[in-house]
Amino acid sequence: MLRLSKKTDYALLAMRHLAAHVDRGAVSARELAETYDIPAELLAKVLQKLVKGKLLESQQGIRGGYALAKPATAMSVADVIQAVDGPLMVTACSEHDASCDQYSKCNIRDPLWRIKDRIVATLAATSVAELAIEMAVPTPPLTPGTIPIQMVRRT
Amino acid sequence: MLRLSKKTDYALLAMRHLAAHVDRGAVSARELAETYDIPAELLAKVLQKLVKGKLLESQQGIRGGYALAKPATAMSVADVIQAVDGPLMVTACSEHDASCDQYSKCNIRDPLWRIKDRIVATLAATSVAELAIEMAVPTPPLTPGTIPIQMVRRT
DNA sequence: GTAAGATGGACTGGTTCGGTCGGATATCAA
DNA sequence: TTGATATCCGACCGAACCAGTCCATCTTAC
Repeated sequence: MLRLSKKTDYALLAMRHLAAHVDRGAVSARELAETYDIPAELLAKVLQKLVKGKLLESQQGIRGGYALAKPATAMSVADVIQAVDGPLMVTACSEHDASCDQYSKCNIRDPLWRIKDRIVATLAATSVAELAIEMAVPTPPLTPGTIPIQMVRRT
Repeated sequence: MLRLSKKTDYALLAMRHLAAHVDRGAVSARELAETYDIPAELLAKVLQKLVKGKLLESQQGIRGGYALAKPATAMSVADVIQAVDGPLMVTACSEHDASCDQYSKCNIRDPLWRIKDRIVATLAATSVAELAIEMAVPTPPLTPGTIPIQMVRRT
């Protein structure tokens, strides 16, 4: 539980990639999809949501693609999640919404909201730039048969 | 997104109730279900999981019911979530599991795991006892527009 | 004008989740 | 001993959600 969706995974993957390659102008959805083995149409949808969320800028046309709308340091993981999956909430019932059946009897709302705030703060504390700083990019032409050290690290 | 399941809600509700009424011995699943308007059979399943997770102790028979297995201060929200919904993970791929297709190309594992650890720490920092201490009244009389200090930061 | 790209809606297959049902077992009281 | 009240446990179902696909349109560079 408490898992974030695959779409969010893809979004973070793409955001990190774009942050690590700011120099290379716009990158097409197809190129991103091929790089990370993600269904192209699905990634396209995710990228569109990121555009709507003002995290990416898109360029249509034959040389088009996506690029960061802001410096990577100015965008947090929380921003990405919210752009893709909507406002992140821990409890089913939102802030001051009494539509929940058990509202009047619920005795754990306040502490739970506080926990949510802290989780959001945690996610907001990590910027997209921080995702990009470590471990070299997977794309650079690898010598066939060799595996970069930092990929094996895994344990 | 990042919402915790309804079962977890029920579990926390029940845990808080039992923590607030430690004096009253065992409480039956039916009584809890009626108190909070929860489907009885469903709550029963949740309570059974809490028993398996060593958070509750059950007493069968005509005067049976459930009671805390440990002091409320010794059980965290994280414990409850894990007992009900299994190990909580943020990413789809678990710790040292290379089964993920994109494993070799994934560039966000490490930072994401770090975020997960912080979230878990947050959930582990709140004990069941803390859920029980506050608010007798379900709707605290807040002055509109103001935000209580302890909602912003509470340690 | 055409190809490459973004955009957006509709649809589908699978999985998960909330919820239900039925039955077995355990305990106590009359 | 028997019956009532519990927990326990597995199987089942429908609805919601999600990943993924398909298609149709619009935009732009060449």
